Amino acid sequence: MTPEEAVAEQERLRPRVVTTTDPDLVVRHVAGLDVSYADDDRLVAAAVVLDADSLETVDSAVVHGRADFPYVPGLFAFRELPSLLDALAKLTVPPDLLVCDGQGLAHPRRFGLACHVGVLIDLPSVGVAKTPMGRFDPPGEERGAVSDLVDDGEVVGRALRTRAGVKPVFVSVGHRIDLDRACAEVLRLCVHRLPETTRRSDSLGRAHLR
DNA sequence: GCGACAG
DNA sequence: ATCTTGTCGC
Repeated sequence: MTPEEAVAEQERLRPRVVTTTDPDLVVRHVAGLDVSYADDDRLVAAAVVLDADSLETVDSAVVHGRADFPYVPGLFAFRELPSLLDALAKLTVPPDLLVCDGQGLAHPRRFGLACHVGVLIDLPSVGVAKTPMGRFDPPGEERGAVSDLVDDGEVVGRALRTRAGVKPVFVSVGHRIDLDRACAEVLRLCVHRLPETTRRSDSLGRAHLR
């Protein structure tokens, strides 16, 4: 897969993204996805499913893989997607929502990792990134405060203060969810700055690197 | 030409 | 992503 082919693939799949929420969507189980890297090209993809109300871990899976594709901003999904899909396939508890470590629509072609994963497995998904792909005014200092994340004149996501006084996270729609709901779901997963889904999949993957 | 650029 | 100690604050 060349970078040119990867871009073409994004543009082919982009029209499949759905930015509305099914009125009947009930989020009980949320899966967090993350990938950890070794010094060489080895990697570990981890998926952890939490009960959205209690935040207890109810399922998890790890997959050892290799980084085929280089890290290229805008083509991030092509590096992590194959292993993430493998990890998702190993889950026993089917998630109602996916939380990805990266952008959704807040992407140069409006098709970040969260959109890509969501479309491929046809499940609601949101992207939660630690750094923005776009401009934003600082949200209020209180937990839950938000501001628009803007790229190329479009609102592509939101800066969300998940904890008072800490740097916000950047939430964008992945698939089959709207931005308001995406922010609400992310906020309820947050005890610390990052959602528990991200923290647990990150630590699980890291632990399996050895 | 220069800066920006998820993890 | 990863390399990495102490330190400030609740």
